[in-house]
Amino acid sequence: MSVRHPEVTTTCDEVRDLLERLGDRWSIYVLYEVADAPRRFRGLQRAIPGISQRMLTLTLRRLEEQGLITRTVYATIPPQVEYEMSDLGRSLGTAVLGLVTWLRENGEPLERARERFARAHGG
Amino acid sequence: MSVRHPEVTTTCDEVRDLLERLGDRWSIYVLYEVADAPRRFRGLQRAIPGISQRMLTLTLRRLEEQGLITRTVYATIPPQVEYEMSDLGRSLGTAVLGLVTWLRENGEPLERARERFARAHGG
DNA sequence: CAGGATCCAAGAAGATACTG
DNA sequence: CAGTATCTTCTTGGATCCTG
Repeated sequence: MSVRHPEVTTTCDEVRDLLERLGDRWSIYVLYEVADAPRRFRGLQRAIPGISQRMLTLTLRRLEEQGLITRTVYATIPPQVEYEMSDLGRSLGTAVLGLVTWLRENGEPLERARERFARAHGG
Repeated sequence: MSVRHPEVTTTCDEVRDLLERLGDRWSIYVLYEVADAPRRFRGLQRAIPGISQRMLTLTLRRLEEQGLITRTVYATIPPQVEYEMSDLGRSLGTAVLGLVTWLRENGEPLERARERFARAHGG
């Protein structure tokens, strides 16, 4: 996740930091799965095809670190841990909806740009 | 930039694809620099501390591929190439402003979450 | 069940030298 | 000036084994 410079953080840096965190391999999928109801580790792994145990753990920790999800441990046997989206996470979800809207409205020009580029260069 | 599956692309996949592209090391900085006026290669490299020639080239190509910036070559001596933000890029910029707003409004809770996490674990 | 620890492979990024 | 080519380094992520 690279080095950060809290002392000289500009808006650009902050945005990049956020985009970098959300744009990693699995965060969005985990956030999506956790959005509606509390979820457990196994359930998440089954719901997200291809994610490894390690990456699920890492992704959950990072999201928890940012306060986007909460982690609740129940001292039962067998152990039970629930992950749930926090209010902060939900508000971020709303903000991200702006990007979803943009994608819906611009999927077409985006696709044409890619095709044009592919034709122009050795695509 | 990983494998993509055009056939089974869900909304989640598309959003991740976008976040992944914007969340890389340099894209945001380049977009920021190019936002106001046409810029040239050298100028961009001087304006973005730490970026290498190679990464500037790669980042510019990727942004051009997505149609977010345009590239114009003037057949002069010495050669002159101008990079400029496209309408598509500008509209995306507007969408990203939603995230900037979210950051401004939630920078505080975000910071507290990180500190709490650091204290709870071996920070 | 919910992970922690370790090892390894692939891709991203940096450094450097060279060119039309 | 605006790159390309090549080599090396660093970072992510996957596979596997182990534990409370």
